Amino acid sequence: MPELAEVEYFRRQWDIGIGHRVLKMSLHPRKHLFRGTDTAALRRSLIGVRLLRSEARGKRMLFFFSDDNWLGLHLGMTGKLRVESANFRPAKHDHLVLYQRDRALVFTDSRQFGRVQFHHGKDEPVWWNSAIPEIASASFRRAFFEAFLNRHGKAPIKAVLLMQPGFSGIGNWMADEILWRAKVLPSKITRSLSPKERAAVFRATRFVARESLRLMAPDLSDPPKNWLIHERWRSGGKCPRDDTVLRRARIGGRTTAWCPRCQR
DNA sequence: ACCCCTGTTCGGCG
DNA sequence: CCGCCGAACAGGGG
Repeated sequence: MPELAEVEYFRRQWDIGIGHRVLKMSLHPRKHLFRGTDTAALRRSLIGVRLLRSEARGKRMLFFFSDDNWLGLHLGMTGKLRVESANFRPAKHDHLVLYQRDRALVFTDSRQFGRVQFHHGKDEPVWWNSAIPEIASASFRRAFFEAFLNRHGKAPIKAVLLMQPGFSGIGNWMADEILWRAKVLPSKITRSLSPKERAAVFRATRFVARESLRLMAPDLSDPPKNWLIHERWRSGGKCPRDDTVLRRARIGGRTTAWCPRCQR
């Protein structure tokens, strides 16, 4: 599931555990999810400390605990965060469970393309630190956008929208939504977009990011009825603007849907 | 059985 | 060295 707004939704699920200590923990160190992570240190350090706050940047999340402990989570393709009761027993794909007195904070990820990272220290972890602007914030500026497009001029615009260092939090359906709103063909080589098309992509990027956050992050509710997402997987799905049957192809390594009439 | 998948990383190639 | 592309990762679902 997880793109920008869904990540924000899942991050908030653990808010109820803020201010409370972790009493015990369940995890399976050999799982792909923990690749490159010192799970022994994670276990040793997190038990007994308090969850203090969390933050999301694009598709990444950081949970900050007392005594300088930092937990980074990425949901990959199938990750989810939720809360269960304190006597919860983990099922097959509940790979990380933090038990507090009154609840269990659960990270589930069947496919394990997600990731768990851990850091202990005064300063925030290097893997968290970044100058990448959040798209829904004022720091996502036109100059940054233009420079990023220039740097990736040879790739199709769809592939560029999926690059997290430039479009933090954008995933496959949001990229299609953006290009549909901007009326730009996903396979168009970025260098060949006109200034007007670039401006339209910039505006649509901010619009889709802000609107999906506003509407979906509180409760994972559906995007507005007239968005492309509702049509993109249905065979025979139609353009919400002009009813043209959508086309589909693999672009930027991902299945892409677009309207052949309004996107050129 | 076979093909699909809202993500990231890495090796090969130009 | 840079940047683009396809494959691989692991598992469930149609």
